[in-house]
Amino acid sequence: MHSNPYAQVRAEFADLLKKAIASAFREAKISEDEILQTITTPKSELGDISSSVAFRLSKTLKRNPHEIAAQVAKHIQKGGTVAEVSELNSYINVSIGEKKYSGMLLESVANEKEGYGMSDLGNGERVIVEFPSVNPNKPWHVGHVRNALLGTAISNMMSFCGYDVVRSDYIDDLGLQMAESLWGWQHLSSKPDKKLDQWLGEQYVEVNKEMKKPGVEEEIKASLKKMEDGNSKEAKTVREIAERCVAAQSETAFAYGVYHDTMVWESDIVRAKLLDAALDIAAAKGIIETPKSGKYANATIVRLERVAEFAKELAGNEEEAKVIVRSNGAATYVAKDFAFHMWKFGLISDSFRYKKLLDQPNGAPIYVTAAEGERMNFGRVKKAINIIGSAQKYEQLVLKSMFYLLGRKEIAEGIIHLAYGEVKVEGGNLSTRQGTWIGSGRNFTADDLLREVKAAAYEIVSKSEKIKDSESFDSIANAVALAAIKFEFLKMAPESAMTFSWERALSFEGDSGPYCLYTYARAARVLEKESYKYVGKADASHIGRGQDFELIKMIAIFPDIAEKAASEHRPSVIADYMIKLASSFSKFYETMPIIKGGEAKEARLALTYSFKQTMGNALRLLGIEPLERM
RNA sequence: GGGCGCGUGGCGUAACUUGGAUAGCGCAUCUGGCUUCGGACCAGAGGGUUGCGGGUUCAAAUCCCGUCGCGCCCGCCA
Repeated sequence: MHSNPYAQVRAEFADLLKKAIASAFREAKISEDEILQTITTPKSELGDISSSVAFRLSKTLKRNPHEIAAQVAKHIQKGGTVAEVSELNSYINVSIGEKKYSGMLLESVANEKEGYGMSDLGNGERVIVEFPSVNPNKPWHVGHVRNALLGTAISNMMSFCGYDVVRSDYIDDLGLQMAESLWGWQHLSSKPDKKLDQWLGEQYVEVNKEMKKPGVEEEIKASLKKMEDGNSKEAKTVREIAERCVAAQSETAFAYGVYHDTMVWESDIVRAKLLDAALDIAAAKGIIETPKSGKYANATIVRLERVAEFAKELAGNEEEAKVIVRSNGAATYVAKDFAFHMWKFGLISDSFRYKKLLDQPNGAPIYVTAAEGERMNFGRVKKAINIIGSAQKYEQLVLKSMFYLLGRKEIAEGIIHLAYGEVKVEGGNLSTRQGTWIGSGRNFTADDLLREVKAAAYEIVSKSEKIKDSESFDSIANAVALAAIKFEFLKMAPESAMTFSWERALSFEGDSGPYCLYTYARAARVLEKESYKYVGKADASHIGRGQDFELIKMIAIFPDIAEKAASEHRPSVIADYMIKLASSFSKFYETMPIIKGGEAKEARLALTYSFKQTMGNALRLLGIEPLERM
């Protein structure tokens, strides 16, 4: 079991409140759950933990809240960790016995270490997280960075909270964009002179210009059709280009610390006949139909009016149906995604074959779907989190609705579209087609972003007096740069659109990743100077009522923060907490000498150790590696 | 025509799901702090009718209705 001292105290307070309410007002009716909901942590001048329960009770008791709060406060039995009870503005405020609570907390952190903050929220349930699914003919741009970082952080958070997480990447190697790249390969050039993803991305922009010339688009459409036959020459060439591009993109992914367990290729979904199986089931259940005449003649469609009861957003659309399979027999993206989700939730038998692609730099292997190979089990999940931009809400809604129509409500509800806001750049939208990701001097690509930020970090690191050996400049600058980028992308709410700015990306001050790293490194150095080792029991008798206890309280809420972040799929909850934690440590550090703390030295070292451990755990949730020195 | 998201000091944002005490933080501006554990820091100042108008409530940035502005989506493109 994971310990959570804050939750213990909150439960204790709730219990005391319940008893006090019962003895002060016999007629009061309020559940323990309702009481728990009224409990918050107020500003420290007011108390350590507080309840607004009197406001709730005032309705049923028909008395003013101030009077109720005063009465309840009077009836609270002090003891345990509850040291003082007071009433102010109808709130019941409690101060906690700081020494007892601090002892509990320091011990918990020291015992659990990397596990401090973990929970069993997920109960071992399997969840598949899909990201960033970049088309295999271009480099990652800053929008893909946001996607990949969100996916990584959410995976980490879910895993930390007891889910069995499968990190999956979807490679769309059958789309129009691949046919375009094939055309470029055949007609423009097949001799890359730079990193292949970058080169293909640039060529793709050229192909889009060429497409305006007569006949070109027809040629591309024709080869798209040929690609769908897995044995064609076109299919083989495309797969080869795509595989080489994915290898190049993986260099970027690894540089960012983005890893996967499995990579599913769209052509393998078709090859493994998942599509046929999925459509058979859908047809048998009558959720799709193929009209013989009219607007949708010979296409396979889902009628939107049928799903309107499950997704009211789809009612009143201009189109009355969503095409699943085109009249020429080509499946749309929704069809493949539907089949893929049938597979994810184990509704169709798993006919995928996998081969090991490589061992990633983190040591874990990545398995890709392939024509031949072994069977594995990455599916049969309870939850599927799809990290996809908000622009695709409509398709994701149709997808969900199809499962409602199948009568599988639990699956529909288990499909979670994490609709993150699109990333724009100062000039406007990022378009791979039009090439707006290409800048002057530096592109809005993941590679250039990291290179630029690292260069800026190197400037600062190389001037640091704290780092003696110049050989470590590079790796430290790299780590600082990654921390800066990751924090910058993850600190804001996922659903809000963001405008990428070089100025902000290159800043290492304020609410930033480097600030969090910095406080961690500071703590590390203090502990290192004292060769600090936790010795089994924390002596908290010299924790007082100053910034030391403020820091204790901040560390104590980490398990709750981690749970909230995981259950809401919001890494920004962690980032927000990290700033508060770092700031709290800085205040403690400024106001209370640690090594020269006299009698309080041991307790403060233990506190510094707990801070470092907690900050380290939080950093890792966002995919940021802590640094002992910077 | 329908739908979704967003709107918070000059700029970037948090809190909104679950209403609660003086709307939190960063950048920028101004002031102060290193012979003392790491100044990528800390302390302090100024700057807000939370787009606007109603409503619900003891209590609204938060919930409801309306309205305006910005972005996105509703293709046999992906």
